[in-house]
Amino acid sequence: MLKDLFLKETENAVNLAIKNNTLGQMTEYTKGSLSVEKPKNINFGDFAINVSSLAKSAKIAPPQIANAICDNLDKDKYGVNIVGGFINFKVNKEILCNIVDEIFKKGENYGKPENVKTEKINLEYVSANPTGPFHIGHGRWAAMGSALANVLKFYGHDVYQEFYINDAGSQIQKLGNSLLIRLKQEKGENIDFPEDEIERKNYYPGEYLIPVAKKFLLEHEYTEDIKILSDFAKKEMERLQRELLENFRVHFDKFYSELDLHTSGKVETSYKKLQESGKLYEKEGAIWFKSSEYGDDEDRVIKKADGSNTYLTADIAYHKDKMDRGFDRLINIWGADHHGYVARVKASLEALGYDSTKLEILLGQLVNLVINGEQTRMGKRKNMITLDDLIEEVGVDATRFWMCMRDINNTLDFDIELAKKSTDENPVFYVQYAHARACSILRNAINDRIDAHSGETVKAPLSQDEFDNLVKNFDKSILDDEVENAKKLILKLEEFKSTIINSAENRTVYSICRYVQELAADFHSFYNATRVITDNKQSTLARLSLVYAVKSVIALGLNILGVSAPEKM
RNA sequence: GCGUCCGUAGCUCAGCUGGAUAGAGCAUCUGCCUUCUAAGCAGAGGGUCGCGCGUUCGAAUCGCGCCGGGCGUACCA
Repeated sequence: MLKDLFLKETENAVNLAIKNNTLGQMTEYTKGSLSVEKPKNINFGDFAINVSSLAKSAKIAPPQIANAICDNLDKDKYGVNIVGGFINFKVNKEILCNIVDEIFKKGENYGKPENVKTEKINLEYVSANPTGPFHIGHGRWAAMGSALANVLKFYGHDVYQEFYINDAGSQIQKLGNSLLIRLKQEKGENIDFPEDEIERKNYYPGEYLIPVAKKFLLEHEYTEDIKILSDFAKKEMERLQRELLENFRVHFDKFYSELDLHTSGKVETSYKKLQESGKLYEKEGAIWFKSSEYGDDEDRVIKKADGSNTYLTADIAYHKDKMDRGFDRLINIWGADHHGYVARVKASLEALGYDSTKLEILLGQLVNLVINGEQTRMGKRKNMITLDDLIEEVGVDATRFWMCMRDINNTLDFDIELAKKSTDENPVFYVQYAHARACSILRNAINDRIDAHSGETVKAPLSQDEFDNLVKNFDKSILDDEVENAKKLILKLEEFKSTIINSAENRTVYSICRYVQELAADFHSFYNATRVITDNKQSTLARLSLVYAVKSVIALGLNILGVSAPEKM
């Protein structure tokens, strides 16, 4: 990366200065005390390093430090100038040409970091109950999770995506009970869900089970056997969920069934292991886990007084199983409403002898739907908007982009009206438009076209062969006279590399959304200032190569986000 | 009460491990289509970085305490 280049050069210069005794009382440079940033004022340079942080150990004023360091730098090569405690660098033509060259040479691998430590990662997200349709919040985890998986893979990690199905426990019973009511209604019986709020909690009164009831009656004899009914409803819900996920471009390597965890005996095994660890005890008829010994606020029940397991019991077995499968790291995306579970799951892993720091839990804040400028709470109301509804309304691209756009720590306002708009108010379209615009220019380069205003046929400046040759045998020397004019744009293309690294290392998908918006902005700006296809063939070729590079990098970014990069709009 | 996330321009948000006059998009105002997509561009105005104290040469950024909001606080999942 460009930043690293300047950092390394400066660090070498610092070490030399120390050796020459020109850095005051400084006797040793500790790596990491200098960092590269962007100058506030573009006239200073393209990159800057602030040396004020060395003032403490050197015991001399920052400008003096900067001067001493600069004595050991190739000032001409790097366009070095000093302002106060800042050493500013200017990139030269050669560097700029190399950036574009790298994009051509590496193609789809441009931006893939080298020499980074990669891990075998299990990424678990969505993990909804198979008891109903996804809500908007699931959409956020689905979009962010799959985009995170993409960026982690691009970084070089080995990522295994997993969806934990909560298909055991009392909610499945509830599902069966609810289907029975719908069945009876289908048969004309005058029956409904209880009005009483507490009793109503034993049912899923949403209308989504009506079509399930119809389907059941088409395929099966009427029955009141709750086991059969809940099984049927569960399978149907799972089928619909998976269909939606595929449609939403979310692909899991495994759907892990909680039920399997029970039938395979894994829940029992992990329970016994916990017991052996001596961290279980009985109180008031229930079995408790001493999670408070590992930083949890209080101990947790693991087996209820009636002998049944709690949700946690299976979850412990699940996480133990993930550990046993040999992953270097487990990443979970959970809704913020589950944050209370973090401490207890980590506690259980510690008690079972695992390193709980391998488990990273990303807590996502919830989504507010904004309709006509008004926030609506997502609740289990009758007229609740499901993820299906949302995607149908605004489309997969816009939904995915909006869901990824904000830091996971922030609540997300999803403005339906805005996301639907095909105008500059909508960042998704802004970025896609930049891509389409670039594609359009590339098309015009090799196709004769009819001028919209004069109506005359304009001959294509390049043949297909010439264009193919430009891409396949890219020669960076054609850029020599063009790169200064496109400096901002080219430096932005270079930033893709650090964006990927930051995004993957900090698990921040939104930084890719931001990057792609910034790149689009710089491209639109370039487009307006610089005519690409002109009578000058040399400059046309050079500028086309820039357009091609931009198109490629926007596509790379959008691809990671799971958003399409249209060639025409 | 306790835990946790958040509080930066009218609105939605960036601001990386503290550093040069606090940034972007939308909205508002002013310009730009005889030329490759104006779904675009150029420019302008707009901020006590919730409040206070502390650490520091230096704080939107770190610590503590308030204030305001979201979420959680089950032998539910």
